[in-house]
Amino acid sequence: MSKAETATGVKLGRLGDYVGFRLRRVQNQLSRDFVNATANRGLRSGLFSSLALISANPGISQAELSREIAMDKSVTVSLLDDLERRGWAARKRSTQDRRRHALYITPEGERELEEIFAVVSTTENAVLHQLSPAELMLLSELLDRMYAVCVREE
Amino acid sequence: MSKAETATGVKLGRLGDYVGFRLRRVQNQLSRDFVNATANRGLRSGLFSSLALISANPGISQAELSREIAMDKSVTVSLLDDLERRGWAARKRSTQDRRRHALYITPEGERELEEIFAVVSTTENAVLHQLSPAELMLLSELLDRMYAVCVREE
DNA sequence: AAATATAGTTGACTTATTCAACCAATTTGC
DNA sequence: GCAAATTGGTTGAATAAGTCAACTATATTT
Repeated sequence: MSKAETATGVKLGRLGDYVGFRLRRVQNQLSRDFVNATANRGLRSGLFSSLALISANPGISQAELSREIAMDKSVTVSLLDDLERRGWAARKRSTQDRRRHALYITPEGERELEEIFAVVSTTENAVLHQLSPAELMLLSELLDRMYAVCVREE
Repeated sequence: MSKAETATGVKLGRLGDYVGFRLRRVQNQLSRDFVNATANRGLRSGLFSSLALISANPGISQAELSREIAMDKSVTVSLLDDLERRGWAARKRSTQDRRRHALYITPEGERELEEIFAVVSTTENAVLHQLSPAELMLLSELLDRMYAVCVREE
């Protein structure tokens, strides 16, 4: 059994037996770090990952994007409005299927993305340099295996 | 390099290089599972973990609880109002320090907590049985090491 | 005893999340 | 080929979450 007490002397009790709890703790902290590190840019939640996915999948549709990051499609609309306003991404009406918007990142968006990735790397490394490269790979693999089940079950 | 493409054919691109991203994915899914599985009880966010921590730390104060789950103390107030209304927890004015509320779980709360833990176990196991016991322990250990750094840095 | 700090509460404000309704374009089933 | 159903995108309303400053009461510090 792993340590059931925190730095402040508060006991975790049975909560400490759940991986989900540990996962959430770490993730919350990483996410707070991210928000702090990028506060000056005023990035709303989901904006960074949307931009990254558009960059990696030029021409992706809003529906696909929504599915991938599990956002309601209405959120995607306003996120895209935001990205277009900033000049970081653009919607182009698809010629094959005229319902769809094909999404593209702009050069400015690409530059911005580059900078944000650099910031994320820095904050992540602050936590991850605790782990050896082998452990890091293992961690990723375990998380992927867990995620694969989640998705399959839907 | 691990797989950079998802089930739907969407590429993760550089996003796939970040452990934080994988962590978030899995955590989001687990958290959705939890919400679905407990939807009938109408548990607001933070209520379950608060109750569990009160159970593990009888007499804990609201401030300590707030710190432990990184909630604003005003949120803790309304969470406690909720828990008292349900009859799952009670505030008692501390006699040593009359500013503090010492928090206690009630027998009903304990029963409810038991049930919720059972539900959580079920949903978590659906994902975790993918991992061997050894891998599970390793995962917990890695997460704890990551979390330890987060906390130390504050 | 005055100044400072901590515990809890309240209310205002901002941001996220969820949901239903709607239009336009496409696909499916006769 | 046409009606019905589905999908992609948009809008707006409703609810929930998260953040913050102000305030009371009690403790602690000096």
